[in-house]
Amino acid sequence: MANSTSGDSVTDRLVRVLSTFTPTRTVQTAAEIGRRADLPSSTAHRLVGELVDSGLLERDDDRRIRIGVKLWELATRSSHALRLRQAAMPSMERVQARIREHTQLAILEQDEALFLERLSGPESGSNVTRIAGRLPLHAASSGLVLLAFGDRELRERILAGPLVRTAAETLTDPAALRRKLAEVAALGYAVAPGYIEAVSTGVAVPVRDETGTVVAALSVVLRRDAVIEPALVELHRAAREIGAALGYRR
Amino acid sequence: MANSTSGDSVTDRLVRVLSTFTPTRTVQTAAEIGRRADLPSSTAHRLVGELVDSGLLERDDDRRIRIGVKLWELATRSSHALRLRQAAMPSMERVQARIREHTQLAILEQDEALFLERLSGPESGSNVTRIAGRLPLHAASSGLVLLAFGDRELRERILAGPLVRTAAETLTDPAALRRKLAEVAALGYAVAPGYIEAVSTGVAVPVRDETGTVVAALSVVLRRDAVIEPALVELHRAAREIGAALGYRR
DNA sequence: CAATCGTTCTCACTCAATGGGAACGGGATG
DNA sequence: CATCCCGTTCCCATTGAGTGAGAACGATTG
Repeated sequence: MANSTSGDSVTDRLVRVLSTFTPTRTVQTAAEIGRRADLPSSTAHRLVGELVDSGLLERDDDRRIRIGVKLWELATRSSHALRLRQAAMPSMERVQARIREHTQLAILEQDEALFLERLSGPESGSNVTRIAGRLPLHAASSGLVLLAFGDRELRERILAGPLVRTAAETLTDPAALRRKLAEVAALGYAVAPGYIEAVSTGVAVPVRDETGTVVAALSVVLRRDAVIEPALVELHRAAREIGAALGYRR
Repeated sequence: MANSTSGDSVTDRLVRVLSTFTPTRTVQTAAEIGRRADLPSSTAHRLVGELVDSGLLERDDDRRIRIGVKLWELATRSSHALRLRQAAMPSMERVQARIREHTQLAILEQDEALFLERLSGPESGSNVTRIAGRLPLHAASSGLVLLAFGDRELRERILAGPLVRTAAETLTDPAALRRKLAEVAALGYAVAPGYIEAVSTGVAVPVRDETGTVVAALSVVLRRDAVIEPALVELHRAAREIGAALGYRR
């Protein structure tokens, strides 16, 4: 912008401001936002002020900043992801009722797995994922499915990039990951024992739309010692249902 | 911005761009957005392009623009409204199961009633509201509740401003509206027969948080000839439950 | 084949955005 | 009570980022 030393556009900066909010950090001061978005204090305060005026952000009684309702309102116009979620909910509820463990729906978003929904019951075990949370593709069972059935380009990009270790058993060796992906593609589902947390195993299957394209991954998080077959049966059935439900709406 | 003839900030313009999306218009061309946001074509194309790059907007195969998933992701960080919705869901589901008509949760947003959730069944009658949709405060039963239990300042502002007629029986006379609001405040609930649609009656009750402040309105849309008492009982009970659920989380 | 519409690119102009700094106030610490 | 720290607000000279008219291209339509 005019006189900016950093050379980024106003849009960039506004997005950076919004992106300082994370699933765990939902309220912050304007100064914090400025530091995290790497903006001079006065600029940050001004931008935050403008966003508050517009309703995209909100300021509560103690002057701290939150994401505004208007943003939620706009997001609900986002047909695509929400239609998928809507179509998936009934099937997901059945899976959750039968298996009684965390049931999750994830899509590919900017080279990560983005979780659209997660249903849990009181008996469900440990789980780090959250709604609107992200996990690296190579580390989660859902991610493995999205990777294995995604396009080659994406696969190579991930295999080339750094493979972060999230737990002791995460696959961080490109060759090993490549073999694993081939296995997932061949079997039609992914099992990720201890990739994220030592105590649990993720099981994921692809969800296809009417054209056969994989649009999402449906997964459950089982205890490490559980048998996966019953879950697999349920997941596959649910995935087929969701695909059918998607077809109707076109 | 530099050289702008209109004298609005970049933030304003970006918000205007985003605001061209409505519940019924979820995909549009960049040119359309420009026209609706009142921006010169080239500027609109540039801004839209930047928003697409940032992920807030998305461009599909035929180059048309949609709200991006990133916006949904950010919105989910918006604790406030979603916590309310979360707390309300179980109770709302029970109301919907018993009364078998549209059950809705609305909050006050920029002088309008914003609907956070709406549960409907196959037998439910006609209804114009949508999730993330808005209605004028004076025209919907939820709005009447939010007005009657909101602060004086808001009430006077609405009474002073233009009162749009949405149906034959909408209250558009300030004096009549004032009387109606007094009645709502005295009774503790609002009944709006034919204010929105001639065939239906809205019934709404206030939802209070642990401090007693009215934070939302819970409503059902009945057929015009239905008796309202059973619905009222359910609504009041649900509202109390929601208030209690809100308390736990603080 | 002409007309319309969406989109992309260019480019000279200029004023809105910028950010360093000063000042205020509240809260914590010694 | 004084001092320090931090978030916030306000001011203002500087300047380059944003702007928008217009040209050009391609796709669609009649």
